[in-house]
Formats: sequence, C-alpha cells, structure tokens
Amino acid sequence: MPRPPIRTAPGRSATSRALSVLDAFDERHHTLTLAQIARRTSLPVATAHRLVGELCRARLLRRRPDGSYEVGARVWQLGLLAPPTALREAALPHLQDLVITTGHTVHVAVLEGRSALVVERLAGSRTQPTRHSPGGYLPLHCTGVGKVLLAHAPRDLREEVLRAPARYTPWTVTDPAVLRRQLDAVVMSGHALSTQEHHEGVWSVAMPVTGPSGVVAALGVLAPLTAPRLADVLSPLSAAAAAISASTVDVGYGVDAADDA
Amino acid sequence: MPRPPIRTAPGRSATSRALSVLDAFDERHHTLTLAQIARRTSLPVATAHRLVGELCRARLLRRRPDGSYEVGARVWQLGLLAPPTALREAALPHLQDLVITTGHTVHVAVLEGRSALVVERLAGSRTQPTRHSPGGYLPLHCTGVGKVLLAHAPRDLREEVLRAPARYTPWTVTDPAVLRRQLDAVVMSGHALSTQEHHEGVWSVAMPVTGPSGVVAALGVLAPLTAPRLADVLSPLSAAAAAISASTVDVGYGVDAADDA
DNA sequence: ACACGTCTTCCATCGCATGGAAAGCTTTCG
DNA sequence: CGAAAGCTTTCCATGCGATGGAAGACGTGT
Repeated sequence: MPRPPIRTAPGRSATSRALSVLDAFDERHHTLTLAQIARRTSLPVATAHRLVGELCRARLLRRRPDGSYEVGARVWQLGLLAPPTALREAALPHLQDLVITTGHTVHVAVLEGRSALVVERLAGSRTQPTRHSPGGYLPLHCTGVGKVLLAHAPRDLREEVLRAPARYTPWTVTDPAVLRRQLDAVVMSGHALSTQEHHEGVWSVAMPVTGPSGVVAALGVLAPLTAPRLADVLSPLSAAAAAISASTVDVGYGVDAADDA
Repeated sequence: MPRPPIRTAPGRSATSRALSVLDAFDERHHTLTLAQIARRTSLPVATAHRLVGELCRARLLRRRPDGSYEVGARVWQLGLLAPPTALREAALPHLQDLVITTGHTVHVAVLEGRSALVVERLAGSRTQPTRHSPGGYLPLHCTGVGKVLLAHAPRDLREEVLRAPARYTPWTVTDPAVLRRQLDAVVMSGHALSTQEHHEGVWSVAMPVTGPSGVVAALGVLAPLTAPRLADVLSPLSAAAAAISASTVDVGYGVDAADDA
C-alpha cells in the first residue's frame, strides 16, 4: 500500500539534528532514555534512535547497562583539548594559593557568548567538597568576573548586554548609564566590584587575566558581606592574577608543527 | 555545461563525517586549519568547509582569530557530564592524600575499550607541574592499573587482550598463560604489580575501586625501581582505594527525576 | 487480559548532502 | 613585481541516503 508522503524535514541539517541530541544532556540530566531524548529534541523516535546509534558508534555517547544513554568518555577526552582546560591547568596552583591567603571562594571565568563561563572554582572552607559550578554561566553585568570581561569586550557586545540587564537582587544595577560608567572605571582601576548585585549577602572583586593578545579571563574572589575589607583581598588577588597571566603566556598559541596526511 | 556525475559518497553517513572532523583534533593538534582538517579526515575541502561551519554553529568548534579552528568550550562543558568527571571529583582529595603519604606519582584509570583510560594523575614531586596524561591510554596487560581492570573485566575481553600482548620493554610479560595466572592472582590478592613491564626503571602497584556494581576503576602508584619496599605503599594505597570506593557509591547512578518535554 | 509506554526494524519518498569547479585571497618565490 | 602555489569560500546539478510513519516485540502496571 502506498504510504502517504512523509511530512518530512523542517529545515535543520542532518548534522545539526545529531548534535541537538548532545544538547539534550545537561547538568540535571546526566543520563537519558531514548524516549526522553526524542522528547527533549523534538525528534521522531525513529530518527532519534538512528542518531543515538551513530553517536554511540562514535563513542560520543555510551549506552549504559540499563539501556539509557550518557555522555561518553570520548567527549571528556575532546574537552581536554578545549581552551578552558589549558587555562584551568595554568590557574589551578595560583587559585589554591589565593584560597589559602584570603580564606574565601575564588573562581576563574572566560567570555562565552553573552555570559561568563566558569572555568574553575575553589571553595573557601575546605569542609565543602566544592560544589562544582565549573561549566556554569554567570551574568556579565552584575558579577565581578563578568564586569571585568564585559569591560574589556568589544564595543558591540558591551552595548548589547547593557541594552537589557536582568535583575537578580534589589541591588542589581540595571541602569545602562550607571553600568557604562562602572565598566569604564573597571578598565581604569584594573578591578571590578559587585556588591550583592547577583546574590544577596555576597560581594566579589575581580581582576583581568591577560594573555598575549589582551584579556583572556577574569579571576574573582567571593566573600560574605560580613567579611572585612576590600583592601585585604586586592593585593593577593592582584598577585595571583599576575601569576596566572604569566603562566598563560605560552598557552593557547601552541603547536604550529609540520603538516599531516 | 552538464557536469560529469559526481563520484559521490563512499558510504559513511552524513553524521559520521561530521564527527570524524572532531577526531581530527588530538593531543598534538589543538588547532587545525580547514585544509589540515580536510587532509586528516580525507574529506573534500568543500565538504569539510560545510561541516566545520555546522560544528562552529553548534559551538563544538571555535574559529580562532587567525582563521584556524580549535575544540570549542561546549565540548568541555559536555565532557563535565561524562562519567570520568564524577570519578575524578570523588577521587581527587584521596589522590592528594596518597601522593603526600607515599611521595610517589598516583593515578586513576577506567576500562575503555581494550585500554585503560587515565582519568587523573598527580605527580609525586611538586616541582613538576603534572604533565597531564589525563585523557591518555595505558595498556591493560603490563601496567598495574591495567591488570586490575583486566582481571575484573568480562571473560571475552580478557581473552581478547591476552591473545596478542604487545611488548614494551624486555620485562614485558607476553606469555598468555603467565598473564592468566597473574590476573587470577590479582583477583585473589586484591592488588596488581608491574615491574618495568611498561617503562624501564618504573614499577607500580594498583588496587580496584569498587562501585555499586563491581569494579569501576583502578588506583595505582608509580615509583622508581630505587624506591623502597612494596609494603610501605600497600597500606596507604588500600586506604585510599577504600575511601574512593566509599565516595563513589552515590556516583554514576544519579538523577532519575521527572520526565521532560 | 488489556492498556500504555518503550525500543527496534522496515522501507518508500524526496530533501539536502555532496564535491568538482571556479573565483577571491594571501603568501612564497624567482 | 609578476607568477605560482596554497588556502578559503561560494556555487549548484545530481542522486544518495536521511527521514519518519507504521508495525512488531517487549516489559510493566492495573
């Protein structure tokens, strides 16, 4: 019997569909069943089934004994080649120093789209095993690291972000004019401040980490409002930022080696 | 003018081609140009160009200012969802303890195909900033961690690996019968030994890390031949393996939460 | 036993991936 | 300085293979 013509593909390319399967996984969904993947990607089950099979063959996904799927170790391996890893390696020892000297939580972030991507974060008290926000995003306009990155970002991105700054707390600054002035001050002074603008009861200072070609990341310290003076943090923060900048010089511009077949 | 019929696709699926582009990147090639990618994947330049464009749109690749490509931060983020990350987080504090008490280099590895995948590695002397073999592979038949993993692996994998054990040093054991006996001993004794079987001048001991459903990883200590007695290492190694096993219990079987659109 | 949800296989249709060709561009060399 | 070599990008006619509805197998709950 002739089958009625299939409603066929919307417009997305074959590859983009396969990749959207990967996007179905996130912090809250480390493992998914086929049906869940189909729903979350809005793909027909049959199509999802085929794509998932391909991704498993490429080891980007792994089928678990119970039949569900998880992100494969291959992705982790590939991720080690991405820029955040090199920065993370370079920064880690200095982050530890900074945690020890300040006693507060510290983190490093890079500019990623219209957000700050947290590359590493170390908690202040060693009692807590570092709930890992690494991999998470922070807003650019109301966090210390975000302001540093935004202040040194291209003009157009800066203006785009200032167009509609989201409010997180009663203290969040949402006036573009005020923010513009703050960002100019960040460039001048070399550090950025945020006081309860993202989370109540928390303030942060951040400074830029520079590479061969300008600012590549931001280093920030988080402290409770009750914590003493900014002055106590600025000096070690500055030292750590300089140290990371120094060890980052030879990172990122790596191999240019011979060609290959 | 009518174009001669295109030689068309060999047989690989569209998706597999796109993914093969990712495989073009490795430890020695953090950044590649379009032409290099085309060569390394054996794809026509035009095809590679289109695929690379798609991967960039999905943020799995990033175009660098100089025009070349690198693995994108998105891959790093996805990699954080993969099993090795959870294991790594759980193991790290205990690895540090073990490094301090033994003074030697330690590492954790999981079974990946026919190799041991190194999940984390910490150097003994703090002078060296840990050349990161994380992400690298070790052979199963001639390393401490490899033997532990192989000894607890399914029968068929075990036999497959024993079929043709590669020689790395004059001390590498390549006799299947001897290896079989060693592996049985590993299961009985709870630890595996390798003396110069992989690298000359280095011996290693390893023990299994267990999860809810058997052995999930191996914890190993590397030491120079000149280092003193095995007995000095066994006890702290055992303690660390137990500690990691304990904190790994709730890892891997995570969210089974509500469904989703 | 029936209803429901999941996973898997099958296959007719036509959308879109494909790759040769040519143009624009930069770098290297004589 | 002009030519040559290499890299990147765009174009588009062709037909391959991605697509998704349907049906069957399986497991589970009522």
